[in-house]
Amino acid sequence: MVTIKEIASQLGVSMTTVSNVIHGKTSEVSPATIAMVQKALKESGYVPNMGARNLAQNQSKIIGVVMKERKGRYTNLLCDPFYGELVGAIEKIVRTKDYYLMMNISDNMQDTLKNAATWNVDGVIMVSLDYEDVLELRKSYKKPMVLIDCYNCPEDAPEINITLDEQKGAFDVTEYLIRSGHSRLAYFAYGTEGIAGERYKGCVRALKEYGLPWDQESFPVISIGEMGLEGAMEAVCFGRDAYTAVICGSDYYAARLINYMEDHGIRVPDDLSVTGFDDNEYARLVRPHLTTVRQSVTEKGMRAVRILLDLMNGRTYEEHNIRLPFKMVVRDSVRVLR
Amino acid sequence: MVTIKEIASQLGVSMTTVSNVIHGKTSEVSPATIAMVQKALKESGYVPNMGARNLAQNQSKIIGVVMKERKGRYTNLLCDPFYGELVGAIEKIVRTKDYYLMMNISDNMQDTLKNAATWNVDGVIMVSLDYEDVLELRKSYKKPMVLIDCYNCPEDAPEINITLDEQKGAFDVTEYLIRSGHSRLAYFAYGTEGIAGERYKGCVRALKEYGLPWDQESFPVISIGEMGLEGAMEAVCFGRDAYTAVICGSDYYAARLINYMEDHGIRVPDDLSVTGFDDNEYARLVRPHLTTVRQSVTEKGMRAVRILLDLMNGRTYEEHNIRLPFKMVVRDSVRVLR
DNA sequence: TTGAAAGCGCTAACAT
DNA sequence: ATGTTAGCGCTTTCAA
Repeated sequence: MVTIKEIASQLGVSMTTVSNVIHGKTSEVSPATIAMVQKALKESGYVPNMGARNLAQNQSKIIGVVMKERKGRYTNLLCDPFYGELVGAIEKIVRTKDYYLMMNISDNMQDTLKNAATWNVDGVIMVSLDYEDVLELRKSYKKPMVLIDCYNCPEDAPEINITLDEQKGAFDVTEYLIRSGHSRLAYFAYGTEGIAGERYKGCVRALKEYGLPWDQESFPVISIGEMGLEGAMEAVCFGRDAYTAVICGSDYYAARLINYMEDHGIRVPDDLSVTGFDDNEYARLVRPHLTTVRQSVTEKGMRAVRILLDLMNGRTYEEHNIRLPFKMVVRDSVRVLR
Repeated sequence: MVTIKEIASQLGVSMTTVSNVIHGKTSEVSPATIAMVQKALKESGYVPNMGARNLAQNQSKIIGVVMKERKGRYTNLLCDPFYGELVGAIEKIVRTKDYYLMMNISDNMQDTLKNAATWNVDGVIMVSLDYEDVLELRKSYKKPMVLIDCYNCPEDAPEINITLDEQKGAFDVTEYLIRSGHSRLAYFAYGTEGIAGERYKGCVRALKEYGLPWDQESFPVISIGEMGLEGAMEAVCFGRDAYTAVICGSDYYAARLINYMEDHGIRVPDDLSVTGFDDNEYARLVRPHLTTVRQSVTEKGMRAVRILLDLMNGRTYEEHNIRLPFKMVVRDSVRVLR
């Protein structure tokens, strides 16, 4: 690894000069010197040492992506198509902006904090975290931060939170179901916390608005977190006389459920209607194709990075609640009863 | 951010002492001092500054994962379930070993190299790269390196290459098809380069062994890279009188193909049999469920990290070609003709 | 237009 | 058992 010092002495100039042309601070360097240094830089294959640069400048060029490990849902977080696409999208744009990405998957905010501090991370994107966790990090981490899909996040929080209008999405699905003649519904999701909880609230709102009962009896929650996926799917089938449609918290669960039902002789949508959420690959692959709510995960990631970079450059945003658009996608998994 | 220096002066001891207890080099420190320093460390919330540490020790605690952007297959690389699971698995184990992960997705080896150099990455895992690219990196990158699914990699290469016996897997699938009474087959994949090429060779070997013709006419390759996915799927349907089974290069393509065929009134496996490769989520979700070849992606990732860490600790390996086991999984997408 | 030198936080060789 | 010091590679202030 050739260093600035070496290049400088080899060229008989000072380190300052070399450093200056590297950083394009050429206003005070003679053209001849610039050319000479640039040539040497190129020929020697000079590459800056980030450790040293960070030390001297007290900034790292690293953007952290903080995610929380979800117990026993997938083999690992990135197997979840949402996180896969999101991290991929973030990585891509971070790279084009000449920053570096450091993932942090952990359910311990202290670890996360340590990580951010130890690497002197310049900015952080927090994904699908409870606002409690954000607050905890905030206590010690003072640099820019953008949230994606943060829940329990107060409207007037100082952080920017990029979300979908989850409630509205779920409301629309529910409304669509009701208008299609379904009046007895069930909710199938990991639980009623976080995003899944937001969606649940949206469903309930629609039920209320249409004057339908929405108590746990009339609109049962089948919780994967409590029963396990297999158990929950079994429960759906077992209780299916009580409803004509199942609203799923994600496409993945919807796809799994449809498969399970097909395996057990229950036809979708003839015997039972099913809806999803996300509109990812699963929605299009499962048969019947899923009626679901589309969001652009890539867009979410890109927006987050752009805003974070802006923040890091000192820009401020008026609006802290950024709601990305969604779109109901009607396919074949819902039976129209009227 | 509190520094060692601050703690030292506050406690009235030297920096060395503090550094020593941080690193557990306590053999030459009095118990009282140890306790005192540890207390101060904890109370002040001391966190090491990686930039400084790296600079002083000339090592970064960073492990790089190098992947090559695939043009136009997925929205981004991590959407591919193989990469998602792999990176997730690698991240997980890297973290437990107190290392940090830096992803590098690029199709430019010069960038990759620059990246590794600039961060002084301690070791690198290269995924699904052509051996040409490995060689290029190798010219300048001298630290430990482990390959995953590297193709064109000579048996006696100095690098450790973790693979599946792709050829054997494809051979087994083909053999299974032949034994099930299929004699006219087709190959549906991105192309015949890299992994897909290895698999293709395995198919051909089986064909040969069973005395069946294997020229392009008798065993057509339907190339997604050339025709695009839609076009290729159309081509499969169009030419389907020429074969009774289609071997797909991956579960994803198999799932997409099956869907496409269902949409066009072709039944699987009655009208046409289909096989996949990987046994990921898609294989179990698609209907009919896919007959495919299972590999453990998580195992691949974990092995790579463990070996890399060993290498970094100076251990050497005799065997450079590590073939992970695979397993044919027979489900419902192949019709048994006899 | 160019250069010298201090210092970022940490480690390690070498005193004491 | 503890402390001093040089130096890792780079940036930046200040001087020339």
